[in-house]
Amino acid sequence: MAGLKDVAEKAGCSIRTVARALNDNGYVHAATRERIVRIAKELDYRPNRFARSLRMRKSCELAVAAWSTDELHVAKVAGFEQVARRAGFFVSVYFSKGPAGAAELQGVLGELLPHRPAGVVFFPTNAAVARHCARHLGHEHTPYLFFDTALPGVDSVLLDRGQGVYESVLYLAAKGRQRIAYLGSRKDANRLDGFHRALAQLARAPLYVEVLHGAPESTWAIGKAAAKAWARQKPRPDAVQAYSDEMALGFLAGLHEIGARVPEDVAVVGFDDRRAAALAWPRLTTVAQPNRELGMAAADILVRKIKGEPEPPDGWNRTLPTKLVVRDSA
Amino acid sequence: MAGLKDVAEKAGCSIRTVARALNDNGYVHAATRERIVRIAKELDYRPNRFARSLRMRKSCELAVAAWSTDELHVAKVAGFEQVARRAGFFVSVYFSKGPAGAAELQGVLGELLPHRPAGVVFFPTNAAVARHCARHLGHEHTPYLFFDTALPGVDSVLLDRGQGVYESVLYLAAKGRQRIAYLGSRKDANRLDGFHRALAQLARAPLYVEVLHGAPESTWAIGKAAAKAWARQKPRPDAVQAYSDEMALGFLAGLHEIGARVPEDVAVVGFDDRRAAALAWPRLTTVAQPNRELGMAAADILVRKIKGEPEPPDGWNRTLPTKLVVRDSA
DNA sequence: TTGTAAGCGTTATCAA
DNA sequence: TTGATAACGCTTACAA
Repeated sequence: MAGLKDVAEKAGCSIRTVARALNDNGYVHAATRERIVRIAKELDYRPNRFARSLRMRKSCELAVAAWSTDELHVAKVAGFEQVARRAGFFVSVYFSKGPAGAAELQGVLGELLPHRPAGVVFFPTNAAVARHCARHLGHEHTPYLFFDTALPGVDSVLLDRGQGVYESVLYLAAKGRQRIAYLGSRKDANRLDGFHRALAQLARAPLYVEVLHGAPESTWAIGKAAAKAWARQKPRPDAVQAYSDEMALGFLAGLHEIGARVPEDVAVVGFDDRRAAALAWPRLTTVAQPNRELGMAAADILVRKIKGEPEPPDGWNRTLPTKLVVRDSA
Repeated sequence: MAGLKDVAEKAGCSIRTVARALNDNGYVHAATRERIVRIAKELDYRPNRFARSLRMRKSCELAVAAWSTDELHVAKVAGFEQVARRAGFFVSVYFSKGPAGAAELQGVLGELLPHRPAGVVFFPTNAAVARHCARHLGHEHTPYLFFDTALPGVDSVLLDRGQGVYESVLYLAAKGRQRIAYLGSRKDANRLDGFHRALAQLARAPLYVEVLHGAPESTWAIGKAAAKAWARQKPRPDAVQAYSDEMALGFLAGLHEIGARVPEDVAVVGFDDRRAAALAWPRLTTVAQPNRELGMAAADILVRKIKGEPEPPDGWNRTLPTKLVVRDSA
C-alpha cells in the first residue's frame, strides 16, 4: 500500500504530477501518465481517504439510521447500500433502537454527526423526532432524507400502500369473492383508502373484521383472536385483506384452529410480503412493498442532494407503488 | 461545529492547551480546563475524525462483509454494531452478494480495503475464499475475524449447533416421543452429532425422514415433499428434528395438506428460530442460535485484536451454544 | 503548566 | 506540461 510520494519517487517526478495523472485532471504528457499509472499499480497505490476528506472537506460516508433489524427495513438498507456504493460512498448503519423523543434524539445526533457523514437517511420515527431531525440537519447543511415519512417540510421516499390494497380487492372480486372485509386498525388511512376506492368502484359496501380492543401482545395475537370474530360474523366475509402479514398469519392460525379452510371458506391476503408469508400454510398471498427499490431511490436522491443538484420543481419526494403477490391463500 | 482553533481563540490560549484539556492528557490548570470545556460546549466543538485518523494513522471504522440480508446474519451484525459503537467504532456494512471464488474476492477486497477499516468481519464463504481473506488481511496487518467458519488458521466465532439438537431430542424423549427422526441432509456433521449423541444416551437407534434427491427449488419444498415420505414410513416417526426452520415449515405445510395433526401425530422441531417460526401454525418449537450474542462476541474480540492485545493461549476463537425454544409444535 | 512547530497524505494555488 | 508550496485540523516531540 503506497502513497503519492512513493509513486512520485519511483516515477521520478513530483507528487503533483502523479496526482494529476491519477485523478485525471489537468494536462499530463501521455507517456508520463502511462508510466505513472503503471507504477501506481505496481506499488499498489491507494489514496488515503482521510487526507482526501480532510483536504476536500467532505466525507464519502453515508449514515443510515435504521433503528431496527426488521427485514422490511433491512431490505431498504440493502438497496440503499447498493447504489450508494456504486456512487463511491460507503454506508454505516445504526441498528440500535431509535430515539423516542426530541431529547433522546439530541444524543443520537450528537453521536452520529461527529463522524461527519456526507448524508444521512432516517427511518420513520414519530413526527416530532422527524421534524427535529430535519431542522437540525438543515441547520448543519448535512443532506438528509427520510424513509416512508409523509410530513410537510421533510424530504422522503414514500410508499403508496393504497395501490396494492386496491389491486388486491379487485383481484379478490374477480375471483368471485362477494364479501370482502378489512382486518386491522381503522386508523391506517393509506391502506384503507385503497380498500374503499376499490369497493366504491365495485359498488359494494366495505366490511370489517372486528379486532381486539385494549393492548394485545402482538399483531399476530390480534389476528388469531380475530378469527373467532370472523366466525361469528353473519354473513361471514369470504375474503379478508389484513393490515400486515403478521396479522394475516395470526388470522390463518386462528382459522386453522377452528377448522376453517383457506382459501375455500375465506381468502386471506396479507401486507408486506415478509419471508414468513412464503413459508406459511397455505402460502400467503400478500401485498408487497418494493423495499429494495425504495432504498435505491433514496440513495439516488441523497447522492443528488450531496452533489448539490437543484431541487426539482415538485420536490425531492418520490412515491413507489405496492403490488399484489399471488400465492395460495387467495 | 467548531475546531480546536476556534476554541483556542475564544479561550485565549494555544490549541495545544485546548487539546490537552479536551483529550485529558498532560497537565492543565483546573480553572483553564474548566473554561475550555465550557467554551468547547458553547461552540459545539467536534473533533475532525479525518484529521485525527490521518495523523494517528488509524481509522475508527469496522467493516462487516455480510454478503446477505438474511435475518440470521443481520441479527449478528446488529449485535456486532452495538458493542462496536460502544467501543468508539462505527460499522459499515456490505450486503451485496459475496464472492464465489478467490478471483472475485480480489475485487471485493480491493473495494473494501481502500477505506482502511480498523478491522473487518466476514460471514461464512467457502473455504478457499476464507483462507484467501485470512492470508490477504494478515499480510496487510488488518485485524479480522470470521463468523461461523471453522477452519484451521482462521479466527472465528462459532456456534455449537449440536448442543441445541441434543437438548431438543432429550426434550422430545421426555415428552414421551418414541421414534425421533432427523429431517435434512446427512452431511451436516454439527447438528447430527448432537442428534446421535442424544440418541446414544437414550440407547435408541437414529431414524431419518427421507429427503428429495436432485436439486429441489427450496428447503421449504424439500420439507413439504418430505411429509409424504414421512406418511409412508412404518412405523412412522412421532417426532422430527428438522435441519432448518424453512424445512420444518415446509414439512408442516405438507403435514397439514395430508391432514396429519401437529403435535398429536408428530412433533416438529425447527432450527434457527427465524421470525417465521413464531408466526407459523402451530407456533414452531425450534433450536435458536444466539445470533446477537455471537455478533457481540465478535466485536469484543475484534476490538481486542485492534488494541493489540496478545492472542489468548487457546486462540481467539469462541464458541456459543444453541438452545431449544419451546412453542406449540413439539 | 503552557506554547511552538513539525508532520500525517492529500488537493489547490500559482508560478515556471 | 510540470513543480514548489500552502493549506486541511489534528497529535506529539520538544522547548519554555
